[in-house]
Amino acid sequence: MFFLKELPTEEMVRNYTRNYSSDPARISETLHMMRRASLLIRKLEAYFASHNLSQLRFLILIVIDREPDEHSALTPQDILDRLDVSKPVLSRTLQTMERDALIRITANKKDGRSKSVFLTDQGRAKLTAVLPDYYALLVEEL
Amino acid sequence: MFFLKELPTEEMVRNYTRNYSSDPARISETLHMMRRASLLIRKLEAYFASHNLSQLRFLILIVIDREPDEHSALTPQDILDRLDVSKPVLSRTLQTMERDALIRITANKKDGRSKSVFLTDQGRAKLTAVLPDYYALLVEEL
DNA sequence: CCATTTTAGTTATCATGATAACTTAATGAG
DNA sequence: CTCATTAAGTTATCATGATAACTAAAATGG
Repeated sequence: MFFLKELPTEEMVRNYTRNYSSDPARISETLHMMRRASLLIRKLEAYFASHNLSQLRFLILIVIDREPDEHSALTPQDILDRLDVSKPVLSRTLQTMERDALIRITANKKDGRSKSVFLTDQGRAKLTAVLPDYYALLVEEL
Repeated sequence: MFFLKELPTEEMVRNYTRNYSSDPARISETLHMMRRASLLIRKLEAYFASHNLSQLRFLILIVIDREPDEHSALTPQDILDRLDVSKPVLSRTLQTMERDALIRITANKKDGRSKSVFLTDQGRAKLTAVLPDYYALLVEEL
């Protein structure tokens, strides 16, 4: 995360970078973007935590729910293809989400190495419950 | 972190939010910003890790170095005032940074509860070594 | 001035990210 | 076919974020 409260002024960036011929205005803009994003991500994480979710849990619910067929499943590998997260993190997160009854995991008929991940009714309900305020937080910010 | 690879289209956001009368364009823009920031933060973390640093370690070096007086010190509380990070995380990070000889920590003469945190020459050198490519990463991105 | 409250920092514990090394199943080259 | 390689998940371990509960010193106020 990026949690510097007082970002350097463009002047300071110019000083720091004098010898490297870069673009202070662009650097400043990027620093502001990162600070804004970090604070928002923290707000969202707090919001998700209050619903026994996390960013990642939420995104997993989203990508499964997004599938065209009703009650369709994704494999963990499918989920990895859609989310930029490491395999072990996904593995662990799926285990705790199953424990919390947000998803159901079954063996995959076609491939003995793989699994199928389904949303439970609770998982779907959680997503519905959480979305309005999620979008509200995204808008309220700026 | 926010690591959804395919962000929802504005159309999809509109669908999700139909009943909550929010602003799909704004939501889309914020989602893109968050994804961009997350990827950049991850890149920066990898870069810092390759120098035995982290975002937080780097920012601690920065805020001490930024002080007007040469070789001046900040208290941990001063650092907390400048960074949005929790006290225990700072405490632990300062301990490992001292172990790695990036900073020196002494008792505070004026206040028995407090400490003084100084950059070591190594700490200052590390900062100098790391800054050019740090700014390069900020610019290269977009 | 002494007792209470506030402030500074630490410790313990947990969540969530990563990489490395592992198991097991599928694939594919000979 | 069979052996080597590739692919899918898991386990172990570590880093970095958080909160709660703690110790000790300073400030306050009666």
